[in-house]
Amino acid sequence: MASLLESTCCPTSDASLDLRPIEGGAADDELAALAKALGHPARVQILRLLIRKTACVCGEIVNELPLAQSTVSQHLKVMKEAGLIRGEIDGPRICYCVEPRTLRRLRALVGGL
Amino acid sequence: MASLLESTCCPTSDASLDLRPIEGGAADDELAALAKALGHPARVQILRLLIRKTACVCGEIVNELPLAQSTVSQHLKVMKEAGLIRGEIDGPRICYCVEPRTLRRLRALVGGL
DNA sequence: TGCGCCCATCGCAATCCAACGATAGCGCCG
DNA sequence: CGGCGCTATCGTTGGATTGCGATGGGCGCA
Repeated sequence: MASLLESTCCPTSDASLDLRPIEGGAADDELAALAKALGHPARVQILRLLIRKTACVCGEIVNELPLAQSTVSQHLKVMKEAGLIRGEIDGPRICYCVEPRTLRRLRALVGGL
Repeated sequence: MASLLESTCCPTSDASLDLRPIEGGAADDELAALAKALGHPARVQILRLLIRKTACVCGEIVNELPLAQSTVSQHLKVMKEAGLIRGEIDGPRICYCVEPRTLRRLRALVGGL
């Protein structure tokens, strides 16, 4: 049963507002970091894959992309460090999912340009 | 008089719609390229500077940033190649300005995530 | 308990990026 | 016509990225 998965991972997105500023030095650095994390076609593809699947995927990404497993893992690490995605251990496999808050933040920062 | 400047550079933004797709392989590459061009704090700062000034600036950017002139020129080149900004020669100095179409495109791509 | 699967990490090589100083081209002003 | 200010470009250096195979740890299942 997959009901256990949803309980531990990919929690329902909290719609809390983000009060951080849209511009200024800190916002510049934040936007640059997020943009750099997106600045690779494979990472954009991975992010879209995670969004489309809604539910969490794991090594399935390796099958979808023409990249080695270690390379995919590296890209996932970059995006996780940027806060774009989240990865939680779920038994034998790892559950990756999008972090909606960061995605909203990115939209706000880009929209504020 | 500055009226001559506005005539040759920074034309009034054309509000033509962009019919290109928001997702797919080509869109992924496009978003990755635009994000990479933004993936540096100095470039975000420069872009904001150009947006705030509305009118075009040139070497004034060098005075605003703690970077050498050649470095700023390099960043401008990266953003110009990505289509984010435009640079036209205007007598002794060079007139840089934002490319509104690309900015809208970026917002659409990020918003479509 | 031991095997097998899934994934992260290490180590390495190739490539790319960022930053700088130095140099060269190009208008303008005197 | 000769200098001067403004930019782009070149060449270089150090550091970061990207990609891969190989290795190792952790968890479930037999």
